[in-house]
Amino acid sequence: MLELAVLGLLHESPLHGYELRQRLKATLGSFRAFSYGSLYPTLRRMKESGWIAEDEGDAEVVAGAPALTGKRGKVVYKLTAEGKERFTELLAEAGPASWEDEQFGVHFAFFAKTAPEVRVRILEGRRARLEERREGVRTSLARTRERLDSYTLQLQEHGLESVDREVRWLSELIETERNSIRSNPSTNPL
Amino acid sequence: MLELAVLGLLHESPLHGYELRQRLKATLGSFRAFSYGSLYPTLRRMKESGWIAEDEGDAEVVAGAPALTGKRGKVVYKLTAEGKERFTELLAEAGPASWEDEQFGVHFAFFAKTAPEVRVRILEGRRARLEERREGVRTSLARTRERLDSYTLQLQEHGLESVDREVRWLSELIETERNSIRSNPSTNPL
DNA sequence: TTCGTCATGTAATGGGTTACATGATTAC
DNA sequence: GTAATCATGTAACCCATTACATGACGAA
Repeated sequence: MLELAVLGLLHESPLHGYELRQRLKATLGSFRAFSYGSLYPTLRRMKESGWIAEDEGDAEVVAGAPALTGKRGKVVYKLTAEGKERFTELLAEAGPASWEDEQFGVHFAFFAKTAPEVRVRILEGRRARLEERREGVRTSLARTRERLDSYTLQLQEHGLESVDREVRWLSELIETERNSIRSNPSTNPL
Repeated sequence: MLELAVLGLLHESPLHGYELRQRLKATLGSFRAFSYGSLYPTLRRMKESGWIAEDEGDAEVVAGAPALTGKRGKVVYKLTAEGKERFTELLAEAGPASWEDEQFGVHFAFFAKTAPEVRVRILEGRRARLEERREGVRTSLARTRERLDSYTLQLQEHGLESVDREVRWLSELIETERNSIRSNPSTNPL
């Protein structure tokens, strides 16, 4: 999850950890936030896996002295070739995991770099998942409505409306994607 | 989290694990789901803590034979006196944790058993939290709008609208609560 | 010179999930 | 008699969080 997000952001430009986290917030908005406590270890693991590498090719090394003093400066990371491959690979696999709450936002955030058919599959999968959930809540609500207190009821109904809203949003997006694929395959409609 | 939910459900009536999970789904709706893998260990811990106990007083023991065969039947749990206290205690503490995404739904689900002032505090805390988040996204969006691709933008805006919707919902609830406290303290407006 | 924020990192912990294993009960 | 679903539980793991520790750098 964090991994995909990091790959996606570094795909655009090299960044250091701190900056990466700001971008993460800016990109995922209200969907997800990550702490440094998970970011840095992830960065280390990804480096060990060979997907990212320290980027030495930036203007940080100006004076000769700092290098000798062994001071700890910014650590700028960039994608490696394997990292790029891994990113494409992760983007392509539109499995059930991609339409769960936590993953969907991250996948969607990188739709501009995702193949049109994959986009549609993920959107449809997500919609189906939500409709399923909605039906579950609806029927359970129908069975137990009178037994629930008004607060619980409020909660259910607000939840139901939220799901409805997202389903409508997804439907619009799917429509747009479909039209775009028909008229002009492999481009972004938005 | 799960603990509070379990206490809340058992506060109404004794239940066994499996049933508890169904109720959990019915009560929390689309907000949260728990697996048996977390429910049963939680039940064990809660029993060890003395908040719940096995309820022997139900109609399960009809024939004499089953007891001898040592068969594993339903394990019905009920709240102990300490459990009731613990529940009240948890409901009363309206700390910052109560207005985070994961906790809020659970707290809200038991609002009918929560003191009116606590209800208002939690609703206001939640609203403030969301407004804060909304402002964060809004300003970051204002700064970076042109640098974002259209999908990321869509995601941000949909997120923003969702937050807006919840804020409005909360405002209505707060209004209702306030009127109710003024006119008829310590009752439920809904 | 001290405060804020930029910047990197670790250790302990938390709170869950998935997959698995097992068996009773009900409906067909 | 067999399939579904009710029912309980464990073990391995995952993915993050909080709290903490450290230090550079710029602005007041």
